[in-house]
Amino acid sequence: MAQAVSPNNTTAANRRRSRTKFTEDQLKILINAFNQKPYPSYATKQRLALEINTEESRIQIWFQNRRARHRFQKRSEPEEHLESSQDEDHPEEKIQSRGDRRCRTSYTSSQLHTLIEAFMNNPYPGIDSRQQLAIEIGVPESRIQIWFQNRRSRFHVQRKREPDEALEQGQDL
DNA sequence: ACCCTAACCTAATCAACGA
DNA sequence: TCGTTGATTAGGTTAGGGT
Repeated sequence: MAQAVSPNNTTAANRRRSRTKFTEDQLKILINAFNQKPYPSYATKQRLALEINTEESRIQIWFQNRRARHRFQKRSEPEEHLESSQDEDHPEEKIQSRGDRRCRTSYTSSQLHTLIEAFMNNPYPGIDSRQQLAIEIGVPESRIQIWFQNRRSRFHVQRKREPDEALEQGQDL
C-alpha cells in the first residue's frame, strides 16, 4: 500500500531495474556458493560478482531471495534434522565472515544535500533516477538505494513518535 | 492463467564513526 | 560512551518472463 508511488504511470523515473537473467553457468556457480555458505562475506560476494560478470548488488539480492526461498521450503518440510546440517565450519571462519561486511560509506555534506533534496522530491526513485544520482554524487547506485531505504524507514519511525511535527523535519543535518 | 523468481519494500538490528 | 546512520537481515510484495 505504501510502496506504490503512482498507480497508473510508467514514468521513467519510477521504473524498476530490468530483470536480470542468469545463465545456467552463472546459476551453477551461485548455487554452489550458496550451498557452501548461505551468508557470504562481502569479499565473497565481490569475488562472485567478478567471476560471473555481474554487479555485486545482484549477488546480494540473489542470496537474499535464495535464503527466503529456502526458509519457506523448510516450513513445508518440518522434517529433517535442523541441528547439525551444513554448519561444519570452524568458529574462526564465522567470526571472520561476521565482521566482513562492506565498509561503511561516508557521505559529504554536499552529497547528503543532493540526496535529501532528491528524497523530498521523490522518496521512491526508480532505477533511472537512482543511477543519475549515483553519477551526480559519485557513489554506486546500490548505495543510493540503501540510503533511500534507510531514509524512508527512519522517516516512518519518526512519524510514529511525533505524528504532528514530523513532516517538517526534512532538513539536512 | 499460472509459476518462478528478480526486484523491491519495511522493520529490526548490527556496527562504524564522530562528538 | 552514545547518538546517528550505513549495512545486513527476515520476511513480505510487485512484476517480468517463461510455460
